[in-house]
Amino acid sequence: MSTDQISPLVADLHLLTVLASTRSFTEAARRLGVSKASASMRISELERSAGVALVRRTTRSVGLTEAGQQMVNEMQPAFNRISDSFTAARDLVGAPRGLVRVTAPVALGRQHLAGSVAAFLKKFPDIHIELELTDRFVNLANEGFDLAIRHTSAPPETHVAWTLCETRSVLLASAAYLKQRGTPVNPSDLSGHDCLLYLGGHAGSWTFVRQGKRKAAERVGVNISGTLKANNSEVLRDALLAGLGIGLLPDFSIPQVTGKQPPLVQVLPEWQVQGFFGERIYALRPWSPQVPKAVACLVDHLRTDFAAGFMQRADLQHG
Amino acid sequence: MSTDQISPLVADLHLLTVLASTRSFTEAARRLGVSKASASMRISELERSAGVALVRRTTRSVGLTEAGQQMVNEMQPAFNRISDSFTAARDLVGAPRGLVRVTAPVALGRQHLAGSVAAFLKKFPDIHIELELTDRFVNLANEGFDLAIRHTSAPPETHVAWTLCETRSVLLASAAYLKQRGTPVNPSDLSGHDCLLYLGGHAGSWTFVRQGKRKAAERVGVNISGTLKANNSEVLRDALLAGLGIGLLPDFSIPQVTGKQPPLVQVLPEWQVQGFFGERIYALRPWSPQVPKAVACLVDHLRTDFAAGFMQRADLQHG
DNA sequence: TTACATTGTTCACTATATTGAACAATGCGA
DNA sequence: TCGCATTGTTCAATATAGTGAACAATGTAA
Repeated sequence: MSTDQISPLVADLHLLTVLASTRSFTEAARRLGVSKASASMRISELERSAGVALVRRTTRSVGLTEAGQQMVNEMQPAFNRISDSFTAARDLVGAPRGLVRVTAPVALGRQHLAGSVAAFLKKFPDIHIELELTDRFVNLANEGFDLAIRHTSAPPETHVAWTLCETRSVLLASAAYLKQRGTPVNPSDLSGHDCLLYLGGHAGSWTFVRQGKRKAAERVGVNISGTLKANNSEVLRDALLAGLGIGLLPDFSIPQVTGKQPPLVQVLPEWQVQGFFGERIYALRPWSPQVPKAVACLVDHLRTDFAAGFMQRADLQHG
Repeated sequence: MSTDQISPLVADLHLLTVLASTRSFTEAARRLGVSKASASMRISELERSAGVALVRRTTRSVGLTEAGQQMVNEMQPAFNRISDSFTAARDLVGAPRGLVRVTAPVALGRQHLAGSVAAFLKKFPDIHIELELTDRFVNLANEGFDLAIRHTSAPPETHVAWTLCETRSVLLASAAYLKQRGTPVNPSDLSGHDCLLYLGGHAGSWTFVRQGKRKAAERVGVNISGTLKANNSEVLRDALLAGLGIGLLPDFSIPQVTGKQPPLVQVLPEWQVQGFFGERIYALRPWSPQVPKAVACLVDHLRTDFAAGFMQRADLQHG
């Protein structure tokens, strides 16, 4: 049949594809910017038009019927293509514009992204940004994100990744703690200290590397223990500030130097800790034939901002 | 970007593709079943959202800008796929349903299609049919037709064709005319007669073929002339009935036998006229991965109806 | 288990989009 | 060349779709 007949339904068909991703009327409605009441009624109307049950509802969870799943599988690439074509045409002229939905880790987002994004929005008033902070690794395509900021050692192969900046993990403690418990001079000294652990990493041991004056690098593994484990780097930072122990922080999470004496001191400064918190901050985006101009602009801005903004990372007192 | 943002626009984008086919707001609106006012405002809104001029308007004619044309080129297959997917899902269950838009020649449509379609609609109450009669050869895909009935010698290669029935062209005249002017016994006798010509065919000469008793077929070309030329077979039929001369009619256009003496008499019955009015009636549809059930049902119905309905073609008096 | 939080649906109300007629612009034919 | 028919746009009136709160159903956590 000609495509004419689906014209009043095509928006509802797109809603169905989003519903297939979210498996939730509430979330699908939120992503499309309509009320869940509207989403519910439109899907019902679509099923009436199709004469087939497309969605299996159990009042609490949503699944697709076989017919619905097949429709979505065939229509999803088509809608992607339509969307790409539209944004491509829009990007041909004028200033970059449009909505960019970004997901980022909570701590990184609050400490650096928020300010950088605010500055960006002033430069490009026609770009709107939705910044969702979560430490969950969301599926970009399924959940409708255009960009993800990730702090990890290796970006997933299925996405396109820009490197925003390199990061290091730094061993820190408060001056007060060190004064009370003593300052370690060798990695092995850590076994007598309270160490703050990041949940989810390879907790229990840290591997230290020292680039010696001579050729061979020195490598020492240390088993550690402590009173606090957390999966949030801000909690760890606060614990460090409170003098609860010695802990690793990614360099971008180190509290800024204030007017007074910096409260945190680097421990074992000539040693590096391996494979922690990843080595880089990436900007990831789901694959598409071409990068929307708004996304490209945002990434450009973040790259320069992150590269410049971390210059002060070294500004801490060596213990 | 994610497809979420185009959701409120996707119906308008589809309207744009239809507008690209029709090159007319009025026609595009008619095909989509909305007012031209709505079509105009929606396209304007789409251009505002895109920030690009998509349509070049000259108040009287409509063309696409480069950006608009590129968008349509990329989106058209996507919408086709969406449409196919939807009708396929719908066809999986239940009785055939949906709208089938059919174009057919005026005469053939009035004389045979109308009645057959009426009977079909009674059998399948969930199928709606739009029957547009025109002698213009419309572009099925561009003008949004699902089926075309054509009377031609060779269907275009770009479409899928079913053969509905074979046809012959028969040389006829009214009994009154023959009584007054005499009955030709050889093709060459026609040069002294008034012959009614179909405009657009290879007017000016007819080629007669007679399958002789012996092996070789006899072939005679005759130059003809007459007082009336028309591009409508019904006009020719009426002229024949009025006794204006001798003319060719496709067999399905021969007036039905009534209670009284048949008004038209076949002339030179043992001769066939070559290559006129085509040899078959075809049902054509634009290519698509699968045939919608409603279209398949209609074609089935027409095939049986046309095969059966023409049995009475031979019912005319031989001169 | 029981209580709670969250989901999808419903319904009266509201806002948005659609409509049809009027109008100016324009291509076509005489 | 001029008139006519038809096109696309505009605007007030209208109908359609959307909204948000209330509700029943259901998965989850204590």
